[in-house]
Amino acid sequence: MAGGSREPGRTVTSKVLALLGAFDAEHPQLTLTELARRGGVPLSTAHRLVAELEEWQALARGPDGRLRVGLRLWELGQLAPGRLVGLAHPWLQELFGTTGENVHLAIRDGMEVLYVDKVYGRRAVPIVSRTGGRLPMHPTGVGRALLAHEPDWFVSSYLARKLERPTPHTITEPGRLARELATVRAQGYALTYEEMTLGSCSAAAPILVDGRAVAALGIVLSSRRARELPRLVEPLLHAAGRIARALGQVSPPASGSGP
Amino acid sequence: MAGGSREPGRTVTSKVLALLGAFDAEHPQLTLTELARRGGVPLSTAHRLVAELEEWQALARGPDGRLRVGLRLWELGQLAPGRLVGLAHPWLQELFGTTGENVHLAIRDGMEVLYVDKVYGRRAVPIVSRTGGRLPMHPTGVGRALLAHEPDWFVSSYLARKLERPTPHTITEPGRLARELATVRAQGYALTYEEMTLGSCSAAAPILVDGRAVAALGIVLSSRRARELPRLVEPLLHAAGRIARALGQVSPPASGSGP
DNA sequence: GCCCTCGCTTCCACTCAGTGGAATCCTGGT
DNA sequence: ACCAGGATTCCACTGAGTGGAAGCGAGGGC
Repeated sequence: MAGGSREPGRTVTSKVLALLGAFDAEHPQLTLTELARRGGVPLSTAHRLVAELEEWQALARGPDGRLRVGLRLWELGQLAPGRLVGLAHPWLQELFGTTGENVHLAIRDGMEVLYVDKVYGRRAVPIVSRTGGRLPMHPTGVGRALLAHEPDWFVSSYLARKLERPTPHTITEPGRLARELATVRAQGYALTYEEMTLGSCSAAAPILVDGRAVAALGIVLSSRRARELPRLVEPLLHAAGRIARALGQVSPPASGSGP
Repeated sequence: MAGGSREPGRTVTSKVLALLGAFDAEHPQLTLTELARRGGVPLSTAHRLVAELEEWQALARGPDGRLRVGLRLWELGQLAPGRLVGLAHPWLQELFGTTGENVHLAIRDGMEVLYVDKVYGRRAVPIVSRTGGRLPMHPTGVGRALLAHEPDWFVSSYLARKLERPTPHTITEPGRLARELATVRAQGYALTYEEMTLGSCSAAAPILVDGRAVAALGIVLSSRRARELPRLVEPLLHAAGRIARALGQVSPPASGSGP
């Protein structure tokens, strides 16, 4: 920008965004120096920009003086959700009520699943998912359910990449995975056993609107209780169906625009 | 800034933030022109900045081409919550489970309450609160509970202003309100009847950590069923107490840093 | 006590990124 | 065909933004 910029062509906005982007699940709070380094912004520049962001409450300082995402940004984020979460939540709630298990809702974003809502009680098992968190598609129930309903070209390009293998039980062989997806498509739901996290298994169903999987509803429980999974499939499918129906009503179909 | 800026002293960052700030609950989606106008930014400048924000997914376009808050910003916002929501949620869930009523959690921000979490089922009554929404303190249960535990100087300056009056039942006379707050402090919870919305009433309890009300837990129901309110106070207080205890454990006290 | 490290804050002369009014291009309504 | 409203594109001017360097301050080792 103006001034003796060493890296011409870099816009102010890009720096602001780089600073914001420096925060993630593993780094929810940072010192100014860390923030500047992670954002690739010179310290003095970061200092100036951060001051402005802080004033607006886009960023805030924790009790220890470290920087974290501010309230105002959280508030702003709450405006993003489209109809999906609002319509689906009561059904997640109901499913939680009848099963007592961790229930969550996810959408696809790029080649990952993004968890957009979650209902959990006190006996919450290991944190497998987090609202706002991302996980790969193939080892998760919801991811599998979504992937099964993507067009062929998408699935092929998904399988063509090197697939992560978070546990020894994760299926990564393209052939086997493809067969698995066919099963999911045929039976209407996906089951996974310790493919993402040792100690937990899941069932998930796609939410189909006009044949497109706009989201997936999933239920997770401790793998010690894996035998109970099949019992949960019926209520799961029921809830997924009701959400799909609710989304199908009124106005332009769901649209991937927001959670 | 650089160039023929008509309004010297305005930073790029301030413009970016003004654009983001143009979105609110009443205006969750805007055309570029509206956005520019609301943000007080010249159209051509807004056009350029928005393009960059859109690329980063800070903003996104709905199916109709209008702009809305983007996924990335929502995701970022999810990093803001401190320990409060995570620790409290299971208890909201439990309270919802035992009562079946709308339950929500709010903190104070400035002179308003900010709703940071909410659990509701299918028979959700009129939308009194919204996660990420703000309401005045005096006519809401949670607001009343929080206000009652603020220091005197804060309460005085709160009462000194002209108080909104969303319904005919809203108490706005400073004297009466002050007495009401004393009662709340004495009995440990607040009750309101149709003070914020006609047709609904609420009970709320502060979450006290080291004598400071860091948040408030509230329950809302249709005023037709107002007689059931007293029955709900005990479980409400129980849940609030458990949340307070959970927050009291470990490390620096709650801190107002985030929801 | 002294020195060193590491992070934060302030300073300032240079300059190109950012500016915004105006012209142009769409799009949809009549 | 014409018009209105919004979205794009253009471009010459210039002060906002830049970032290296120096100063400050808290903690920790010796």
